[in-house]
Amino acid sequence: MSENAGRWLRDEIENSILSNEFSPGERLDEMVLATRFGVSRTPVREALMQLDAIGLIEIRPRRGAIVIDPGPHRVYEMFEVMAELEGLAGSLAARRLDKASREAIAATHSRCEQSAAAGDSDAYYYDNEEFHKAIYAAGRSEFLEEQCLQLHRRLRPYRRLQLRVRNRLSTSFSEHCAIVDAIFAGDGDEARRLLRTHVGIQGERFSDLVASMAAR
Amino acid sequence: MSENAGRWLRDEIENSILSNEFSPGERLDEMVLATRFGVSRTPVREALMQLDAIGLIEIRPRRGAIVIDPGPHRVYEMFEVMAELEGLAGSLAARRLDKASREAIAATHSRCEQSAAAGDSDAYYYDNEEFHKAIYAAGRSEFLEEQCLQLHRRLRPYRRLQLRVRNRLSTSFSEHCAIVDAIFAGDGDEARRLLRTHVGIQGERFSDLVASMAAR
DNA sequence: GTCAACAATCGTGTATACAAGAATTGCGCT
DNA sequence: AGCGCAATTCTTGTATACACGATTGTTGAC
Repeated sequence: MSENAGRWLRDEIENSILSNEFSPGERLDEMVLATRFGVSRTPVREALMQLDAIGLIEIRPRRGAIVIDPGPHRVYEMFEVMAELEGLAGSLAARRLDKASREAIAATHSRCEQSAAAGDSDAYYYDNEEFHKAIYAAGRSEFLEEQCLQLHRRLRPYRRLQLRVRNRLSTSFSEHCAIVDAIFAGDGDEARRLLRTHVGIQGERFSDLVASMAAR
Repeated sequence: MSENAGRWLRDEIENSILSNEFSPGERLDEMVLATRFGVSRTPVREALMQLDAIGLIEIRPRRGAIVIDPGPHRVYEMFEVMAELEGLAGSLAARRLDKASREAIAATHSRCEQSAAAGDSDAYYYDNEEFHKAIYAAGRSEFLEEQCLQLHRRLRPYRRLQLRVRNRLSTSFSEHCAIVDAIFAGDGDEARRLLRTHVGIQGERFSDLVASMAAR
């Protein structure tokens, strides 16, 4: 447990929400959470306030906290913003690429190649995440990196769903290749464009996501 | 006072920070805030946790909360992201513009024209804000709109500083004109491009900002 | 039988008390 | 006199108690 019960609880509850242990719309009872995690209501409340500020739950005055249910349309909007931010990160990365970032991108990219070749979608899910994080970091904008990481966390479950779609794994990897090429070539505009379409969920990719969401 | 002391305090303290009543780096003593606002420490702590989640303050475990000091470089990074988000909002607005949004943009735009003509930089500051908010709303993406509003709030003090720079007021308004034209013409790419450069603080605009920040 | 009003219960919002870790100050030592 | 260590004090972190509003269940009337 972290040195601070409030922070620890925030992460704990956040993970429970993102891993769908608490269903969207579910009411989070402070007392239940408190006994479950073996603390008093005070740190639980602090954790809930933070999750509310992040946007994962909604606290209705005097009526408790409920897990926010981002419907397909809202998830689409979130991916739309994510695509924009990643595009910016990519374009900055292409312009500012240094040796360390280049190696980080190359390393995570080759790990993606391996898990894609093995058809291991769980491994690819993880490696893909590291690949994108490497790009965020390569942009050399701390604020942008933080924003990307935060939004990435919220979209993580849906990114995972997406990978289960047929052929998505190999398609994703070939898109990665083009992205890496553009960044390494210093072509910021191209990197931006490629990342936007890679991350965005236009057309059938959106239908796939909706289908996956409905399937749960 | 809002029905909820925690929310109320959050807004209250947030305003105090943004209006520079609490200086960056300053330590926020829970007991002092509690007595000042006539409440106990509990709601104060809840407000502080939320401000920490938003990124306005930093709570160091067992060492209290301090107001975050975004140096010029970080402010630049924040404007960079803001420019990207506003660009997206503008491009969506151009594509999805409906009657109500069109009227809202036209109305706020003409109010900007009046205050710009009058050389009233305080009035322009307010009208300009409404103009940009009209564009966020016209994008018809609730999530994007929320993100834009949140970042806008954090950058508000700096936007104000910028307007004090010589000629900035009329330059800003003529940029607005071009933006409105692009959006009304349905030219999403152009609206995006114009908004990016309008909001971003490249080159001398950045130096101006740094100078203004240092002047305080 | 259904609807409405009232009462009881449950859960949140706030205050206060207590515990534990940092900061600070004073004392002793070199 | 300066530095280091220790004790005290101050502040944060957590628990608990109390108050108020919301929800729900029951009873009575139409």
